[in-house]
Amino acid sequence: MTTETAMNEGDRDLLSRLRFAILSLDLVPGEPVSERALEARFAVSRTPIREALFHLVRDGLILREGRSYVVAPFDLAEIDEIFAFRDIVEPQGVAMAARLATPEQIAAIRHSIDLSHDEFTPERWLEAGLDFHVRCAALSGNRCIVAAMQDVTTRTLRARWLSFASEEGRATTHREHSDILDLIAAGDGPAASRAVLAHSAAVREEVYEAIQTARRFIGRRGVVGE
Amino acid sequence: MTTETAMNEGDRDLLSRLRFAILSLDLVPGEPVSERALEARFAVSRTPIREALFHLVRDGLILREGRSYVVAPFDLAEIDEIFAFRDIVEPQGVAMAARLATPEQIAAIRHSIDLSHDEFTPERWLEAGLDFHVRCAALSGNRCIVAAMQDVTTRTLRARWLSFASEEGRATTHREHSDILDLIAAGDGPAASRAVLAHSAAVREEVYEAIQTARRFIGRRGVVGE
DNA sequence: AATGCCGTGTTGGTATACCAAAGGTGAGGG
DNA sequence: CCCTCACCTTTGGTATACCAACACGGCATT
Repeated sequence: MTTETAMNEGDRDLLSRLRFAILSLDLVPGEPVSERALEARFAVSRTPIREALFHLVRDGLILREGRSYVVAPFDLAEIDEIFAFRDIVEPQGVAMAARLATPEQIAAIRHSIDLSHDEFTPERWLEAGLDFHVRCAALSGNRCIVAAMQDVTTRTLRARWLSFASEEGRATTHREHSDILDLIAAGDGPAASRAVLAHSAAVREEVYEAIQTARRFIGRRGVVGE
Repeated sequence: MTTETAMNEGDRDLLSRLRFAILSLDLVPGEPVSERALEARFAVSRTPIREALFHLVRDGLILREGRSYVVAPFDLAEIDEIFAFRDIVEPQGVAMAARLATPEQIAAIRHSIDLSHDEFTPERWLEAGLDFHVRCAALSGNRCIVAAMQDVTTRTLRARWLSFASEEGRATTHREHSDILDLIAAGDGPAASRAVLAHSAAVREEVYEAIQTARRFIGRRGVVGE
């Protein structure tokens, strides 16, 4: 018997399945994992397992300790650092975006966030919420900024997953995203930067609360830092 | 017969060997590579080859095109983006470093750059020159900044490798590094930030010249962007 | 009873065999 | 002469077998 969700998991690729198992806390933060256990669990051979693990290590969801693998614990200090870093990069990114973005690009992003807000599913909402920041960063035309934002968003992925907000919270997020988009569209870089900083602070708050709430569900090993 | 350098290359690990083959233009920018060719060339099986390729893709030295691998061409546009990104992150990094660094940490870095300057070998100089920026970033205490600087420096690795400067250029670099360190040690964040920006601009110039010079050695496929 | 040593099992690391798909090449027809 | 189609080679993707190192546990010795 597997502990996966009811949906047919064979449809997605291994990396997504493994990631989902971590995000849903099916693989416990702080616990060791072995290639062979995963091989058995996901019914694929070690080669693709290794590849997926490599990606997950890169994304910070899996840690390497010596030769063995550990599901990354929630690291409060790391989250602070992530948000501090984000607050350096993203304002610059949207400022550049405000100079460069075309109405079509803006419209495409707006359509995407509206869609995910109107037809809500947790997966879709999460994906779109993270995608928003990456796509805004992409408007800067700088691939490094995009990569950095991608990294930042994936590293907060799990915390956001266990947070995902109330109806009210979602509405707030959607409005903040929409406002940022307006300011970019208006070409007002400084205001867009400020809006991004404010939004980031709000999200950080949410993430912190979510982890504090989840603290009792996951063992002592599941949260480190601070 | 291999085309490797005379030194015994079996001593280093595969990733380093492969990276060196790319940096030394032994693997031509823009040319396709295959796992099996590398397997034969380096006398290891495809499994570690795949792993090394994965790292190199991550570092931007190898590109994936469809299912196949290509040695990344020099991308002038990407280099612009890298330096633009660096100019966002590094000044903030050293400003934070100026607030946090201890004299011991400063001394350790100073010792390192002095050493590489006094006992010059190309490899050592290159490694130390890149390491300097990463170690300064580390003084910020923010792992994201460190990771970003690491990424930035590895992505300019090849261009710097084919540049590596005249005796005079090296002296200049060493002095600039030393100055930055002084300013961090003095706790003068704003000045350190300015010094970093100036240094970055100088390095960018060097890198550009190096690529223009190398342009005729590498085929049309070897340089893209702009 | 405590401790040190040896054996066994589990782990990641590597080599290799097999597969399916993509691309190139040559032969045959228009 | 050119275009097309089929076949074959080469490629990355996957499964698996083997190896060496490490860890744990039990047994013997002090």
